[in-house]
Amino acid sequence: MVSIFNKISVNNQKKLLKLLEANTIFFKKDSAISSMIKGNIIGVVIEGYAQIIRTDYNGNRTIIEELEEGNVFGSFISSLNNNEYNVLTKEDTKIIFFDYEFIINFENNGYSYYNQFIKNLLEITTELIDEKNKKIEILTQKTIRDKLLTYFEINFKKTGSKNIYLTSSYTDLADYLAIDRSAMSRELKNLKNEGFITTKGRKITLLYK
Amino acid sequence: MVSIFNKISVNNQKKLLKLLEANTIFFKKDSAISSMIKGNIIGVVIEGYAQIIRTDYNGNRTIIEELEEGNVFGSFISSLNNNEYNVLTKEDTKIIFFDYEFIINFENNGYSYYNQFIKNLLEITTELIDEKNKKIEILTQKTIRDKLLTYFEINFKKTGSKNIYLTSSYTDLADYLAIDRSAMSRELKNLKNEGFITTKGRKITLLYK
DNA sequence: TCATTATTGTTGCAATTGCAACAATATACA
DNA sequence: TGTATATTGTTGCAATTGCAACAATAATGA
Repeated sequence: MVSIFNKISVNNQKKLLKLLEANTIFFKKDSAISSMIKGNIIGVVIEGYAQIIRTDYNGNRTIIEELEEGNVFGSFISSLNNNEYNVLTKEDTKIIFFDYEFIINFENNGYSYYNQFIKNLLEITTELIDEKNKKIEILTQKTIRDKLLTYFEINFKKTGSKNIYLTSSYTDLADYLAIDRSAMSRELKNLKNEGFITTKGRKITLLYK
Repeated sequence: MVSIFNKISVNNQKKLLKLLEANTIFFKKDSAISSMIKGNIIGVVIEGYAQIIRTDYNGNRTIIEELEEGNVFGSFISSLNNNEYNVLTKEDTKIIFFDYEFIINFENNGYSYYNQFIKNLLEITTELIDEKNKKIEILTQKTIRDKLLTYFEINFKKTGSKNIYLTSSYTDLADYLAIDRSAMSRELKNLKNEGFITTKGRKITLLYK
């Protein structure tokens, strides 16, 4: 995965952050960083792990995105009425914040590392689109079984392994796939009974690969 | 919406296309342009209208993305097994193709319009992420009613109008929302009966706004 | 214009799902 | 270590949905 600092020397990284008036902030585990999101910002996760979570008017919790090291998120989180978006850290997390407008409207006077930074951002956002497409691939499946199998397929393609280690709980997986937890549990049982998978704690093994 | 040629003079636009070895291709209405998608490409719709369509092993058709003027698509279309992706033109359509790797790895020797182009692409991909998020917002709704209402909400926010004019048919809308057409039809009827909306042909009017 | 094709509306029914409620485990932390 | 908390497993049941089949209407093109 491309880093925002790809092909930029450590020295220039520092200059860049100053030039673009970036803010580096540390968050403790289990803190909400939504308060930081004012205007059009871009956050880059340097260390740690966080989740973008939507809670709708029914109280339904959906994990919109998982943020690992190197991931980028931003105020491209469209917030509709009746919905609340939160970014929650699940570990101690270090994030660099940029002002999107500032970055885009910055008049470059020959800082090659600025151009490289923009290029890196382009690569990262392109990857993010790929992630979003995969998520859409899952969500457009009609049945829970097909959602699970698509999720497995994507994981298998990504890691090349028959084993899937959940980043977090089954509860979270259900929230990520936007399905009812107990219904997912039921379907996982069916998949086990039919010999498609086995599970051991938070490890799922695909038997049909 | 930002164009790939934003802040680039017509003269430099031509130079840019040559520099990046871009191909401009015209497609007739109702043609499949998938054949063009080899390797890691980026396509920019200059004129016309097209749809990215997935057909799964059940024969289910899903409209993944609608491509209007200025929109960008690419091989960030993750293709899993058992699924077929196609880009189909619904009108005569003009598309410029770029080689993504070529663009990214291009060593710039002082062409300022190249930097501007990369910046424009960044803005466009950022917007695309927003679109994807909105689609995910819809798809993560549990009921057909909530999917429709979320779709309405997004449209309303975008246009500021109570009237929604479908770009294409109700059949396509169902395929876009990834729901069964007849079930959607049933739910639209319910929404009408309960006074939430009225419809007249392909115009939907929101009465609760 | 007329005939063919595509879209839309409708409905019964079976399958799937969400929901609720609770038991069984596992995990966290005082 | 023990207790409170979180996660997982399970199930009945009602609600929602997809599917199929067909009629009605609209759009298309020869």
